[in-house]
Amino acid sequence: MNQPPHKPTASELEILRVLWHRGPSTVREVHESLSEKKDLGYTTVLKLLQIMTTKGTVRRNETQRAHVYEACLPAEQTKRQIAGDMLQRVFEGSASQLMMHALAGSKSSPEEIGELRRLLDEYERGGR
Amino acid sequence: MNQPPHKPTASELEILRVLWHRGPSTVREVHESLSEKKDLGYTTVLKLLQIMTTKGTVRRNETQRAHVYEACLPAEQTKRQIAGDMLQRVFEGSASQLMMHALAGSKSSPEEIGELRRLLDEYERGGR
DNA sequence: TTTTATCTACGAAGATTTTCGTTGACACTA
DNA sequence: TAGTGTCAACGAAAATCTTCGTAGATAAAA
Repeated sequence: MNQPPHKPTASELEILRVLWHRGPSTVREVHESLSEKKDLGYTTVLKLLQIMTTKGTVRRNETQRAHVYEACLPAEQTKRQIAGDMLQRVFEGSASQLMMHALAGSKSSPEEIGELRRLLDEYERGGR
Repeated sequence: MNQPPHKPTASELEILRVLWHRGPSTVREVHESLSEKKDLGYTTVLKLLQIMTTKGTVRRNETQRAHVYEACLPAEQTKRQIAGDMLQRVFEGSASQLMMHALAGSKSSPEEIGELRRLLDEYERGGR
């Protein structure tokens, strides 16, 4: 019953980001963390987490009264899935196209560029 | 009244891709093009195009009985917008992170890698 | 032990997306 | 001109997403 990982919605992604940052957290913790940026009701976050639980996006530990939620998949994997999905849907699988547009759409520091170059070396060397 | 470019939904993107490929097209043409991949009713495509018209995503020429639709924005701009949006929402603005995950999520040919490297050179040289 | 605070569960309203069926206008054809 | 296709408009059902309010259970405080 290992259903394919759901692509998180916009709100779900915001919650996932908090969980990735903080690690396992209660609804209250997630809510407080999100509140810094956005104005959301407590029960909204709760409901979201409940939905994500049924979807299998997160799991929870119910031994405490305040359940503790955590993401089922590591950030890396979900991010890869999202990036790969967009690569196909928008750029017909062309990584260079994606990169070109990403670079155009945001200023990248020389360090960023250096890092990217290093990545390419590694990718080429490592084969894969 | 130049409203900010809407982020196209999944279906809207599929239609945009057809328009970008074919150039200005009638509903029938878009529908036939999409039918190769997906099973969609004619009126579904029509409705989508009508909605996109009200959103300002596409415009249409009504001089013919069969209206001719075309994307308002060039593919480049919309793609850049989508890529930039995801860059922020998922990767906190780090292009190298995005690239890393995109590469990991899809096999890229050596040509692709070479192209990417060339892009980096260009980006660095051209400043921008 | 009453009161107060904190939590989950439930349901549901409102918005947005996705998908068509139906209708009436128009045009081509036999 | 009667019949057959093609087209846009309209409305609307179904699905999904987003957001809370309320109720009831449980724990903490007074």
